[in-house]
Amino acid sequence: MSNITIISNEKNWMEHTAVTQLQGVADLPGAMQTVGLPDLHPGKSPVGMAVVTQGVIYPHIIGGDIGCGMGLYDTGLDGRKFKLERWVTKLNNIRELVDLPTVNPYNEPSPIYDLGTIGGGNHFAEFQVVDTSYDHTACHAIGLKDSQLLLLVHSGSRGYGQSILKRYQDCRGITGTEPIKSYLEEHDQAILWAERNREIVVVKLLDYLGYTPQAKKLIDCQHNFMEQKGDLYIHRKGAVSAERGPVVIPGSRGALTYIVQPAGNTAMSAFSLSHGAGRKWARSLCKSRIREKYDRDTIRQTKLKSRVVCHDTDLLFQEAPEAYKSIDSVIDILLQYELITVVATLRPVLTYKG
DNA sequence: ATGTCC
Repeated sequence: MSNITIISNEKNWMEHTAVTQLQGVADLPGAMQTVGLPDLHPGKSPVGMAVVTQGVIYPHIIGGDIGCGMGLYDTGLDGRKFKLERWVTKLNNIRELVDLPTVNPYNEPSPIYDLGTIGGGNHFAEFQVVDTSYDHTACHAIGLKDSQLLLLVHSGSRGYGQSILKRYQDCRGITGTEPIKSYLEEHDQAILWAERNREIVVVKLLDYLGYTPQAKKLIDCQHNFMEQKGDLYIHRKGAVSAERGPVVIPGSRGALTYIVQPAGNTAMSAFSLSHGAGRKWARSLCKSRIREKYDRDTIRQTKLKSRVVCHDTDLLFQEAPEAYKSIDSVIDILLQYELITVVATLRPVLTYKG
């Protein structure tokens, strides 16, 4: 049994099921260090965690959406000239990004079925602006500026990653140099295409909205992936690396997104950080709990005066801000454990969901 | 999470 660290405090609600699931991961043969981050919540395998194994890998911990992550882009447009109503109308006219023409700029054919789409669930594309800058030097280094319009895309490899997992999940734990190498090669392809897909979403969206895309990638960080370090393997499920520069930690669509810089204490968190606010309510419970609070239109607006374009009203209830923990408490805990410093906060202006 | 059941 490996040692377990749960990074939390008294104010942070954590579901018992998630802790039990984390214990189950820690009990797997070869598990050396198991970490629950503040956004830990139950899943098929627990989400918001990292586990370091020796000599063995567990693809089911990473799950099917290999390479899922956050791509933050500078659109090259001025946030002050942003015409909210016009863009809401235009985006309402398309069913999904699959309706828009897709150009694959790469030599290889795409293994992702609907290249340039974001998928469902908690995936989104969100226009944002800088709300508050806390570290001007770091903002400058990243390329974050006041008044610029940003686009944050949350998506992954989806069906493609799932098809990879399907071929490896029967083995509850893969050992041996060649079998591990085989999974990692396919895994790396899923990582590559998930990142390419996020960029193509950005290009398609800006093109459709009438702008010659000159988008520039500022940060791209994945939160479902495996990292090899010699004979050690860091599995991250709903957790980002703390060793690859600044990180995007989004809140719910009704909350700020944080840009953070990893700090010096991350050995205790298996060099990992939270990937978001973390789900608080099961999807199946959301609609009955907040049905009375909203109508068709008000569920498409947020406290921060931002707007949401999505044709699936049930999904909007499942992904409502109430269904998520407070991002501020997640950030407070990461600060308390000296895992991060805060660089800036971003404010959503328009969220697009599939 | 899921061309939302191979």
